[in-house]
Amino acid sequence: MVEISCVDKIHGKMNRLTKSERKIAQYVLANYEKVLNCNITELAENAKVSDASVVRFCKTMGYKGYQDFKVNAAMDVLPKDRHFNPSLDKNDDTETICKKIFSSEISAMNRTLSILEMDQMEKAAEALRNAGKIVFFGTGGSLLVGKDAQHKFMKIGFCAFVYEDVDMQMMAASLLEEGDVAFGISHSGSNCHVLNCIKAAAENGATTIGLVSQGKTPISKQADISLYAATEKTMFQSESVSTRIVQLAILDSLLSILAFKDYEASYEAIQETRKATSNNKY
Amino acid sequence: MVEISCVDKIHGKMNRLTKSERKIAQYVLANYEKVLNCNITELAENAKVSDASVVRFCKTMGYKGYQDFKVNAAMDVLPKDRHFNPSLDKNDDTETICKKIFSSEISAMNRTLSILEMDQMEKAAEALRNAGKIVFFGTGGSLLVGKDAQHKFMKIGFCAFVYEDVDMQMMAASLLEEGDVAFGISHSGSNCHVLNCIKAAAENGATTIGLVSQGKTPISKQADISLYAATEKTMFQSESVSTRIVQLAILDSLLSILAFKDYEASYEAIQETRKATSNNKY
DNA sequence: ACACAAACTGAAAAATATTTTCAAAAACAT
DNA sequence: ATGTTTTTGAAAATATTTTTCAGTTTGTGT
Repeated sequence: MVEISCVDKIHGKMNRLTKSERKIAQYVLANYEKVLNCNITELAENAKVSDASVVRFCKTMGYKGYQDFKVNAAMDVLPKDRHFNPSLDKNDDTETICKKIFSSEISAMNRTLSILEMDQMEKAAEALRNAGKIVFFGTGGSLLVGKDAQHKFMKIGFCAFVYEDVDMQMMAASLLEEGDVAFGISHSGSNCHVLNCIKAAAENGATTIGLVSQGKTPISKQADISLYAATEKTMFQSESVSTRIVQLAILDSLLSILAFKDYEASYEAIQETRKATSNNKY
Repeated sequence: MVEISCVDKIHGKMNRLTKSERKIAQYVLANYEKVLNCNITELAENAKVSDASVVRFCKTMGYKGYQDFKVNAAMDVLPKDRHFNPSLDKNDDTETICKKIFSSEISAMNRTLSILEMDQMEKAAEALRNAGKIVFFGTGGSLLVGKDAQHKFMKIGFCAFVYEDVDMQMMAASLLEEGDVAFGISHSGSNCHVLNCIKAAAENGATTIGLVSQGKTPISKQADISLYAATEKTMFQSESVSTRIVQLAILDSLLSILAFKDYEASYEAIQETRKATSNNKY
């Protein structure tokens, strides 16, 4: 079911409208949110037409009547607010910058969820759950995602590994065996260190999982299981600031799936690991 | 302007509602989209109360009347699936778990944005911009946030430092001077290592910034500038999985503010640092 | 347990809002 | 210019929402 937004409907029919219907259309587009607080008479007055014309307008637009129109118009409001151009502008003030950054990241999260392939998530969870060893591979920002994953996996009792040094990563990959999992993370999907590690792991019979942000990439082609993160271009039209966050969200989800497959054990592990760091508290 | 979503309002007031108001609340939450196509009488019938009670319910929720309620309710609709209870349940399937995790994190992002104090952000940005040295402090998960921040700050040409070892962190803190910035990160706001570092830095005249997730905490009390992240409880009602993501979003925003204060320089720095890692590509 | 007060609720009345009807006005074709 | 079609707004008809008010329930103090 493809829902056409109210604004799009109005624009689409604009040139087939009668004179007074067009007055209404223009007023509505120009005062979108204000209209939501108007009753039919107020809207008619503001648009300088009669109540009857407003009703006709609503029906022309395909709604049952004025109320139906208003409810449907309201449903477009938030996305509209969110659809503002998220690219930063030199003149943006602090608040605007923050809103844009948060919006972009939220948008990236939503789009990631919509493209997330559940069968791949399930396969990944199953592989991780039964894994002998789990090793994360990545460099730069993706290394940090790997470290975060390791941290969280440990919290629920999984022994995961991650190495900073690319040589160490390669060595670790070469020591993996059947039943182990190599988890490669790369925004571009074409980081050669990660790719080599994944390849080495695969040669040794380990299951490989790739987490990338772009479509078909060397890493996603090579990996047994592929997960994709959606991104938003913002800063300088450059590599997204949102990548990290979306990748973390995917790993959080994976983690939760795992935790809930072995609820009791995970619960205990969380309690244990929390106790272990609790004397850090002031 | 803090916009509270209609669903949140209902949840928030749920236990202060009268019996028939609660009936309505429950019906509305359970049949959210359906309600938008109901007039007041239909809703009253479905919820098994009188029309009058529905009006009272709308007013209790802070709306002018039924129409106002419906329009505002409609405004929440498109971010679909945001309305279900985000706590995970043993019987949730993979897709549901993913949706819940993403929703919780998005919700945490939204709430963080709404509580973010812009004057603190500006002060933080100004301090960082003029800083001689910038050092991030944190342990466990927060250390990773610090590392991520360091990584991103370097990308736009800022020299930031972060140390894994708590002794090193303490040493670094003791070497800070006036004009430097100590940036402490701690979910609980009471990590003693971070607190000690912040204190030491302050004693030496450095500006201190605290990024925490809970209200007034030892760290936020000590720090010159405090930033707060909202969180969502999900997994095992335990420490939130969303913390990391929200903290990153705050740092992304801070980074963007900085980048846009010195647009040209940042742009160049990004190009330079990107070139530096580009031969990693396959 | 009982009496009283306060709060809550629904039926019906009152107030509003929406939709339809219909005749006049405008636009259009011939 | 004239007749036809379409569009329009005023007013009537209908539907919806809100308020009022009296009966009922709930809670409190004795």
